[in-house]
Amino acid sequence: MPDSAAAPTSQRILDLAERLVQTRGFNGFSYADIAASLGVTKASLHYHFPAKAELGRRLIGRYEENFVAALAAIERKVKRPLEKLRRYAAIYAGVLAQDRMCLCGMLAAEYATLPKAMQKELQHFFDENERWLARVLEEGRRARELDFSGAPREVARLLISSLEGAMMLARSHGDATRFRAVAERLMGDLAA
Amino acid sequence: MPDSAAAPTSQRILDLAERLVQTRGFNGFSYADIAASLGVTKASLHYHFPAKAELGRRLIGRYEENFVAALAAIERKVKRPLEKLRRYAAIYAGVLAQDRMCLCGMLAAEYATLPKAMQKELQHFFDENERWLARVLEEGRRARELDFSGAPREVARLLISSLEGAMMLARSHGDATRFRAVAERLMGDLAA
DNA sequence: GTCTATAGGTGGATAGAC
DNA sequence: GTCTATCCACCTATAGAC
Repeated sequence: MPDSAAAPTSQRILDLAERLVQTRGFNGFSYADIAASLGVTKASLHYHFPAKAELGRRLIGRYEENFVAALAAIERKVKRPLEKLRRYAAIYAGVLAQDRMCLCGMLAAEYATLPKAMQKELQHFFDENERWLARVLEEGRRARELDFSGAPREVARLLISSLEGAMMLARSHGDATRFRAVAERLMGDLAA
Repeated sequence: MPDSAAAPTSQRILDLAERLVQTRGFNGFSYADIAASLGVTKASLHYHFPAKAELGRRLIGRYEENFVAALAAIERKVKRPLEKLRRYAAIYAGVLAQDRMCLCGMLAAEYATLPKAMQKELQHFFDENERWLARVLEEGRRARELDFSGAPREVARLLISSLEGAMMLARSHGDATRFRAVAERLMGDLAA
């Protein structure tokens, strides 16, 4: 999903806003920033997204759609549970490689300041991630390819927490290798 | 360190600003917020902290001092490495119990928007944490009380990432038990 | 769909009286 | 050390012409 210059304005707005949230946070950019970058006026942005809260809500929705599609692609291409987990971590690594934080991880930090509608969408994103991971974990344990104690849902939460946290710290240290090291250690700990 | 109403103004400012950063982020509060809560004017705040960047720098410095003191207290009270790690995680749990995020974890998310001076102080905080954890891990492995592969410094980074991430997600789900579950799992994975 | 113009508010910050 | 008063830049958002 590159920000093609020929794309409809509403999509160019979303693409740019997405990057801004991922790098600076929802409270770290303004309509003026987007307008200047796209060469349009603020008023024009308000035509497409009347309120910033609405823009934020749509950003989460689109991000989640793309994420779900990526998870489905993993399911199609890969059979082994451990490899599915590696690909899951690779999604995060790909985002970090663009010097971005996970959109929803960033928003989780700003949670208390977000409009209610955005808070709700955020929860949904993480729930979806948890459910997918828990299913893969369960499947892997059954197949004796993965080994862990306790509920799959709890391991799923550990994975999400650790990957999001590692992404955040790798970004602030300007050192993506930190993320990879954490991700590989997590996967290694799960291999049977 | 409760925000005693009788404390000097500069300390009351720091106490309140700290809580605001931990709950709303550095870009999520203003001098006006503090002024209103303390019953003073914005001009008075600027007397104590001429610029917000300076206030932010001092916040990190004080937070780090307190953190270092807490780590020293652990060393005094506890001998077993695994128990030291548990107490380390308990510091995080204590912060979360006040419905706050780790000050520096919050700032790490906002990293790209922070003044350079704050960015530097932030790195120092995490480096200090890493060094302390790495030493405890090394000590524990030598004593055969802890078991892990690879460099202690890398495990230290995993612990910090995971605890910060778990804190962030627990807060946005309004569910502190999520944090405890992650913390206990991390400790369990390290026990020999 | 995009523009000009502007409203109404808040941001951080300063001057100068007390 | 705290106040009043004020500056100016920026914020989100709207009205109305093209």
